[in-house]
Amino acid sequence: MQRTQFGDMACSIARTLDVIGEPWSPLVLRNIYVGINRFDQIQQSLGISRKVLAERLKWLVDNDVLERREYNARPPRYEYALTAKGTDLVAVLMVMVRWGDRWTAGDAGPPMLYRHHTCGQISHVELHCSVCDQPMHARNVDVLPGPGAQVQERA
Amino acid sequence: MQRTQFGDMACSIARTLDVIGEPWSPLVLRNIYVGINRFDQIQQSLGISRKVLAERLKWLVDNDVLERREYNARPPRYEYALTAKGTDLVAVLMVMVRWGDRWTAGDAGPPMLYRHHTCGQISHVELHCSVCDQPMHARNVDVLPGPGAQVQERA
DNA sequence: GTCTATTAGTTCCCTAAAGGAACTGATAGG
DNA sequence: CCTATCAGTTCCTTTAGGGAACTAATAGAC
Repeated sequence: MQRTQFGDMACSIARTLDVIGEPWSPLVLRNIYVGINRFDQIQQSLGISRKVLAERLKWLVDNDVLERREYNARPPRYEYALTAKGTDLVAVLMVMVRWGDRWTAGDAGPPMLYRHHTCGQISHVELHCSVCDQPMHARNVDVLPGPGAQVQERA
Repeated sequence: MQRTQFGDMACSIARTLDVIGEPWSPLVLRNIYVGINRFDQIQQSLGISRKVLAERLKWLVDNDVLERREYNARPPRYEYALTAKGTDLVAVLMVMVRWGDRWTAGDAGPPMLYRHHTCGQISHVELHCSVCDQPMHARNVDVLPGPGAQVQERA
């Protein structure tokens, strides 16, 4: 099918989706985050088509989310690692985990747990305001146009 | 194309993607969140195909993320609203906005600004630990298997 | 020195999903 | 009666995902 490109929209959600909105991309990132970072490992872990995996990895590397590096020269072998930009995307994954745990996990409970280094406890993420540190959520904010609100055509 | 269903995986990211991972779904939710909540409004605002929009809305209603309600009986007219489950998804959108603002907005600055009701300031979300309230991020947590870690086949 | 295994992809065909335009149904207003 | 509005549905074309087979580079086994 054809697919509309989101990258040119004046919307940070659309631009983020342009980078990781394709099917499988968030799951690929998750795997690399937890150390499953070689082609065959990722492919087997997810059951993703090799063709699609190759496309996703190339896109994510081209968009500076992943770094491809040689871990063995002869024969040439590569693994993938999160860049700073990619590591910051894990925040999106953590909030998706929180939502999935709350609304889809059912009686079995969450498939994964997260232990916070700072306090050592099993916990989950909450969203707070960067200014006042109080909780921030959908019903707690007003949305206003910002400086980049004009629709810009890409060069 | 065929597409692998993520809903059966023992992974909260996959399950969340099963609900809002299709192309356009997060943007549809965003629009409804900001009050663009009727079929033609959404279609024109996003430039999405009417066919795909109808499919997405039906899916989101069937998955309890949106509620479809009649706002006019004769002729029959409908609008969409976030359920509690859908309102909670806005957290994912807010973190995507934060990432997009930081990594894709460029010199123009963010397209949208968010004012926090509690403090009245323009701000953005940060992720904190639900137990100790300190910042929580990719390099700050350990991932452990949880009670729902077994792969379950759906009934 | 050939045979097999491993890793990281690429190539091919098939099917299903997205785009887009036209069409439908219900009704109000001019 | 004619047109407009809203909320979709239908139909056709294009393209992306699934899956299996294949390639390249090399190490180690026999």
